[in-house]
Amino acid sequence: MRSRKRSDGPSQPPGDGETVEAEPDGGRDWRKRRTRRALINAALALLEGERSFSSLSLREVARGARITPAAFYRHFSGMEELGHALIEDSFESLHEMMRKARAGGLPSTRMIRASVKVFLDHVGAHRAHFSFIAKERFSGSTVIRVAIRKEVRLWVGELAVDLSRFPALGKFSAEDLQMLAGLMVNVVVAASELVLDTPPKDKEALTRIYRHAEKQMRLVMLGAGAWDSSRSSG
Amino acid sequence: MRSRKRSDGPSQPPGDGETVEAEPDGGRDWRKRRTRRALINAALALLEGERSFSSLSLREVARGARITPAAFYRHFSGMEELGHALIEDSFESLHEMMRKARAGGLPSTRMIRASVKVFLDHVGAHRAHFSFIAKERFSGSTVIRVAIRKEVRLWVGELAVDLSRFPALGKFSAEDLQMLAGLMVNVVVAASELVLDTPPKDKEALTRIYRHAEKQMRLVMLGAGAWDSSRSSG
DNA sequence: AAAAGCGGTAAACAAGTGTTGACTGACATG
DNA sequence: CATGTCAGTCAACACTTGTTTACCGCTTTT
Repeated sequence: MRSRKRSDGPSQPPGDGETVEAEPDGGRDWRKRRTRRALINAALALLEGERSFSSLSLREVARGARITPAAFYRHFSGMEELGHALIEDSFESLHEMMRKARAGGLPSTRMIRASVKVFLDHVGAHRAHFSFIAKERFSGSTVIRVAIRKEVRLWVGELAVDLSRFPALGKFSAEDLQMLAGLMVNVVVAASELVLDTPPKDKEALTRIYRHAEKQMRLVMLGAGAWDSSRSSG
Repeated sequence: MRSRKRSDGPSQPPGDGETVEAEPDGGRDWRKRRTRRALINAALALLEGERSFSSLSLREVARGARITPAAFYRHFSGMEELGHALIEDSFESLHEMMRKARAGGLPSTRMIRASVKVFLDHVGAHRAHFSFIAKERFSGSTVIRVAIRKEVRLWVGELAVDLSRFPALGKFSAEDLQMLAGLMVNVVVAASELVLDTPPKDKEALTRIYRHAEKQMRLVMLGAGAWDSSRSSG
């Protein structure tokens, strides 16, 4: 049915539904991908405010992309399919973030704490995508929720692998490594959600959130240093 | 038609058979409170599934309460006011639980960990309420989000006060106590959200979540034991 | 017993919704 | 050049939505 297109990278500023950057060859399929992206951006723009995806109407999104509602169906069978495209688009941003965080080399106390800043900066720079994820994490349809959950679990798993190469964590069992990674991800996710609920220009509140999260991360690592998996009998 | 308990009351105080207020006298204001509650319950029932509050329609809720849409306005000025009533109702059960958790006496390592179970049990027993809170925490309108945030912050503050009476935490500054309390609340909130996304009969998955959260809480307390606020330059 | 208060119904309103069908015109292919 | 493909418009369909108006009947009060 729908062959995978060229990986249309997520655009950054979905301010208006029709700004798209790609190599313009003016062709027909190029034009189609162009308005497809306009639809995604229009949805993200609407979602950046208070609206939730389930409250978005098909006509509204089409309007934001300067398209008639009937033309919407040339790209998606309905809103649900648009939702999937939004997930794909947003997770591309999430994966980029994960790649960025792991690029620092072997894990170390300093690097882990630095990652907090990298994550939160990335979230702040891609508000629309992460705002969508944060909202739909618990509020969306089941398929969307499980997709998001899968990605978070994957993220935790990768972090656990990274942590296993951290010599100071020798006393951790495999399960406890997952537990630790989950705790760390929790800290970052919670801080991300605070960042999303803070106006970007309120630098003071943002640095307060950053410092808060970094402290929490440090405390968690302190606890990890004192942990002994052999004592973890339920 | 999903009826909650036999009693329409949101939460009956642990008092014994002594009924002090709201005895069914069939009077007019009693009848009014009765349908008001029917509206709240109808909304909660709709919210218990995949729906989000913002996607709920006034007529839909009225229909669920077997009421004409016009009669809805006899109780609430609109959906937003219903939202506030839902928050009030939901946090009433939360406060009830917090009272229960603090009644155990002075905080101790054992009690803190036991509180995890108490809390998660409570969440599981009041799915509709906490499902609403979890969904609207990031997805709702600003006023609702702010209201929820205020309650959570209040909760963190109370926990920080309790922790300050914990002799082992002498090295914590006031700010760091908030940080620690925030971290602990994060652990419980994250676990709660997992509980809400798990079918109640899947006991195995639930106990896994419980154990996970308890471990995380223990690790946090381990970290707190090694914390030194004087080192928190930042 | 009469009057007032008030929770409820029924009907109507404009406005917005998802979806369909017929049509159009620029592009791609023969 | 001719032709078919197809992203797009336009109009109409049968809804559902929030809100207002008038009215009814039971409680409460006078």
